[in-house]
Amino acid sequence: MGLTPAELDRIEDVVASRRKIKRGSTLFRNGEKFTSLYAIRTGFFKTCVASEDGRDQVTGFQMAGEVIGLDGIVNDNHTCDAVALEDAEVCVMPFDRIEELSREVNALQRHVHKIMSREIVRENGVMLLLGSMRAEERLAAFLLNLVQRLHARGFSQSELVLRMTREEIGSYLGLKLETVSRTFSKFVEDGIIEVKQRHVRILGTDALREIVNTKVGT
Amino acid sequence: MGLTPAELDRIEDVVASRRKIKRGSTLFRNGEKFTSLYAIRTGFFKTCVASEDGRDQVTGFQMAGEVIGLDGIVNDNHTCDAVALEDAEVCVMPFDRIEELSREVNALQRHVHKIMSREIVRENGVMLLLGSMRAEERLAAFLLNLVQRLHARGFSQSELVLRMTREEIGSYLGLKLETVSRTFSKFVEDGIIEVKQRHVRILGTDALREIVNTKVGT
DNA sequence: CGCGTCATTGATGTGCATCAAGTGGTGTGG
DNA sequence: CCACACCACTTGATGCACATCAATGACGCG
Repeated sequence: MGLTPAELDRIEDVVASRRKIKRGSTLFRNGEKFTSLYAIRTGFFKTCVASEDGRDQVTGFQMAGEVIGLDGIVNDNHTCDAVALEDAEVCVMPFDRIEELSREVNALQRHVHKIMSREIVRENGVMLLLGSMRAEERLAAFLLNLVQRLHARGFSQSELVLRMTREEIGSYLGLKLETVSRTFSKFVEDGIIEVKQRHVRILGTDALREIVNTKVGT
Repeated sequence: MGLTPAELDRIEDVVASRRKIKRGSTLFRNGEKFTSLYAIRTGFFKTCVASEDGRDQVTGFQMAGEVIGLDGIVNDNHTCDAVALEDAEVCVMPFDRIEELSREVNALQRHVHKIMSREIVRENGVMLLLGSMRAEERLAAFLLNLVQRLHARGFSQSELVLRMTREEIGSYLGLKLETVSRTFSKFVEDGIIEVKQRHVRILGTDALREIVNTKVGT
């Protein structure tokens, strides 16, 4: 995500090892000691937080090129779970090594700062979504975001395969799975998308954008 | 906020100047060039993001000792507004100076990383709140969080003055101002708090905690 | 082939939004 | 110093978006 080849070379120096994670298992868990950030090479993750009473919330979906584990820095402990939604491989980047190297390599330092800032801005966007959007807007925004990120990785602008369940989408969007399902159906009726299982084809990108940007109420 | 005196000394070196902000005016705005982070010396801020169609969302409230502006790093532009809710003073910390100094001073580097990570974790918590909590839980969590931060600054554990309107609280919590008001009234009826205008006295901290941690539905 | 998981769809319920009216505190200008 | 206007807030009545409950259908895997 925004890595030039030159930067990638730099990053290589902070990679201690690689690690494979099977679909369904966790890369790290809430409460575990924080040691490293992880750059996703292949595969797809979700991160989720939980409250005491068992409620949980998907806080993000991450794909190749993205970095996870930033939550662990502040208290040297992870505060969320990272679960592989498909078989995955990550680069393990010990954080003390990152700090060490980024003192020497300005580009790396800058890169680390930008990654963290990007995550903050992303979460701001999610807060806007959760705090003020209606179900259709949330799902439209979600689909547009996913397809845009996939497109940046060389995939289609209009077709995607969801790696997560309706329930996980719902958790991320602050909706119940039934509402997610119904909203998909609504979009299909309206001819905006085609859905076959987890395969989604976007027919009306503009229509989706309009849904996101059109406030209904006050 | 977690600053030891020694660390504060360090931080002094990155402060270029001070700036006063009148109540109601902005420290920075969405779209403005990013140059500096700001450490709040006195006063109280809100940060908010807006979508094209004019909806906006308060993404946080910040008080003395906290740092704002992190959103600007990733694209060299601020992506939210920071508005003073009371007359305030901040330390201006040019970001290139921060980067420069944090290459030399490990403690500063670490400190910057922790501040950013803390913000990410905080936002994770807000996402959990917005995505899965009910009105009473949201407000209870909000009050507990505020009073805890104030207590850490030497204020009362049980009394606080809200610097923001009901509408701003509502925006932050994903509720309408009427709902915020009603929920306050409910807490008063239940003898959990006393409210006189923006003065709030917490009578039942435990009761509030229970509200937050008690899931009702499924 | 049968079972478990995930998804769809319908019927009903409810928490919060919306709409609306009124109160109280504050500041301002006559 | 008071009258008025304005704003933040409270409270009530009603409506609606989404949750909940429930039944059924479609894959995919051992």
